[in-house]
Amino acid sequence: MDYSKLFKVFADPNRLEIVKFLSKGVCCSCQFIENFDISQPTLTYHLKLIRESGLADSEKNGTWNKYKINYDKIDEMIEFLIKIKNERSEECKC
Amino acid sequence: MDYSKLFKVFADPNRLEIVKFLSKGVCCSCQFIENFDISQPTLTYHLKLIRESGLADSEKNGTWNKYKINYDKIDEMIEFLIKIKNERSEECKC
DNA sequence: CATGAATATAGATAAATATCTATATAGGAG
DNA sequence: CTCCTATATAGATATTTATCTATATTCATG
Repeated sequence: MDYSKLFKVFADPNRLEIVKFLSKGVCCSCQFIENFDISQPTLTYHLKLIRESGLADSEKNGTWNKYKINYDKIDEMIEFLIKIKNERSEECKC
Repeated sequence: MDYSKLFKVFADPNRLEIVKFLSKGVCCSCQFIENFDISQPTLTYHLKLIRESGLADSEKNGTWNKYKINYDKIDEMIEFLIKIKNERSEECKC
């Protein structure tokens, strides 16, 4: 599996903040627009990217979208990083 | 602190593999060149980026460079992700 | 069904990124 | 000091990314 796509979500400052907000229970666009200096289409773009990475799911509720972080994906990232640590080997193989 | 820069290191498939190799004890360029389909300058570019992010340090040993992952940075990333999990709130604040 | 609000899409664009080839630099061995 | 090897830099370029404005779609409600 290509983890780079998952990490890419966190590689943009705005997107990283969006994820943080999502986690704190912010789930509709209006609040993002209030807090960020980005336009609505840009927000939609980032939210789409986050959704497509699998890091969040969305659920339509009338005209509104409710976003929910998929915490399993965060766990996958943590496990990936721990795996790197576990494979640690100090000796140079050259 | 802007974690996006740290996560950006893992946002490129080649770089992510380079980090994995580094952790397994590979520390010189020759081995990367063998295993990846990238040129030497491209490798240098990625290694520089990894260094500048703080995720690895390098030490010159004659003509050779020895790279070493800075595991504290990996821990910082793990802690950041755990913090996101801890701030989890299911209720929508709209 | 007309209107308004929320979200999505299209199209354009500037900036960033990853990559290459060619060349330079640095340092060890003869 | 010259040559070779490992790295680094310069310069070019194609691709990707983040962003915008303008427009379309969707859906609840009067």
